[in-house]
Amino acid sequence: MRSVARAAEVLEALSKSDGGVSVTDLAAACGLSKSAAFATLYTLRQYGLVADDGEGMNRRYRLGMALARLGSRAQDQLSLRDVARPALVELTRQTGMNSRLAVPDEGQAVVVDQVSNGERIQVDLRMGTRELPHCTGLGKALLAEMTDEEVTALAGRVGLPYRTGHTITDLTVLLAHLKMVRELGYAVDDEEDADGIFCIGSALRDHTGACVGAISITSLKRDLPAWRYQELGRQVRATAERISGELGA
Amino acid sequence: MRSVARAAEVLEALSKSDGGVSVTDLAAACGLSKSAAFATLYTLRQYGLVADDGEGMNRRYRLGMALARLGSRAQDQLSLRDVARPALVELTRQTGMNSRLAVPDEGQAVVVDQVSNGERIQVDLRMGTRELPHCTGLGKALLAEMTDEEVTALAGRVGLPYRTGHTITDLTVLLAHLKMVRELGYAVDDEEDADGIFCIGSALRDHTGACVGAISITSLKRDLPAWRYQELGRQVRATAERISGELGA
DNA sequence: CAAGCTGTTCGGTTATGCCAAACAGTGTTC
DNA sequence: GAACACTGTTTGGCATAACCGAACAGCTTG
Repeated sequence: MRSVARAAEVLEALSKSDGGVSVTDLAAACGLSKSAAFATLYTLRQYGLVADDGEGMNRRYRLGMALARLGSRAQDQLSLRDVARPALVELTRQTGMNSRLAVPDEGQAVVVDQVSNGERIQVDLRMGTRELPHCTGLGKALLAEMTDEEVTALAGRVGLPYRTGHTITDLTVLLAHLKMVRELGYAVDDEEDADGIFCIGSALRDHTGACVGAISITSLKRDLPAWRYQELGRQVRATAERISGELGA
Repeated sequence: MRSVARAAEVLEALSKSDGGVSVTDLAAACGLSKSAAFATLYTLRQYGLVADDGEGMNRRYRLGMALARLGSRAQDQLSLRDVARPALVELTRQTGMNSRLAVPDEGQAVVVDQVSNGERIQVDLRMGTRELPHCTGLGKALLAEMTDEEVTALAGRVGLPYRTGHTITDLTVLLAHLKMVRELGYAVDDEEDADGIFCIGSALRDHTGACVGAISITSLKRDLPAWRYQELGRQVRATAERISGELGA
């Protein structure tokens, strides 16, 4: 469905630019002819998906009111929690560990959902908890989605506070660690935030690749063989990828 | 651009339904074949504009994450205030009166922008002011966009408080008055809210016809011939229609 | 005043999106 | 348990509709 695809690209292009785009620029940005770009904009305008400033000449196009409306409906329909929950339940069933869902907020990870494994002894699982970026599975999964510059800036603002003997408190070490997280697709927190607790997190992305959250499994530390850790990591990553897929990839 | 138009209709249809729609239902709702509906959904899904629950059978489609993102960008780009402001400035220039912009909030009109005419003696123009629905130009313009049932329900909740000798305090009279407002396309408040002040308001609509706000001109009451009032009303209505057009019609 | 921009319109050709019907699964029913 | 009814998905062929290039109309620039 070529023209629909191009229309979607037009919307993407419009969203990237501030304060409107001309037909000519848009055609260039999307790699299609002026007339095609014009026709696409014309149709989208009829449905309120794009708007223009009405100027006769040098008319500039923006995203339309209908998108704001559809967007708010989309958020209602597709709250991250609803999408992720079945996958979290499944992940807890597979691993026997507590699963959690978090969204990024100013560098920290805010826990917005959790599925308990039902064990008597529990780690703190209260909703709304804010996890530190540099020493938790969720936090590191989110950090790994940022560039080194962004991580450095964030560390400059909030520091890398000491939590346990395993906490990474050196920026250079952290950056190297995040590089590995990116390669593996999951982040391991081995008693870095609290003694006796370990955790594996992986990031959630929407179809553009932008990070929208992270999931993790958490449990009291047990002595497991190395290959078992890797298997758990792969499971978390696979679940994260599945959720990401359902977010529209 | 037929397929783009249909894609827009698909999105509209998806937004209307809660909790997802099947391909078959969607095809019926939009009046196109199953295969066309499927192809459209498939393309939109690639761009994250729609999402599905991943079930093999009885798969249900919803609005996607990308729409939420685009929608928030749209709100940034197209805040009502920015669109309306130039028109308000022009309206004040044309009429010599104070222009105001309001959005509906629980039946009341909340003033979100104003352009003063620079006169020494001024009516209250503070931003964020809440105007009563039944006795102000802004309020009545918004009321006229509601059905009689909705107006009746609202009046039942908040009543029709007395303000001046001209205030409409009877529901039947108000409904008849609103009928006239709908025909004219603008609402006149002739000293109904405060003695010595009159006001003309008109509603703003987006491309679907849904009411998103209202504009008005306000001034100290002067003795003007009847035809002059009508001319002012037409000017306000025309300005409102122009703004509505720029909102994506 | 013409040259260089805009946004918009117009034909002609091609490919693309449409429909209808067939296919492949799942749940239901007798 | 097998035929059925119902999903979502795939395919083929035809006609339309969407692309491009070029020409047009306004406006600012040199």
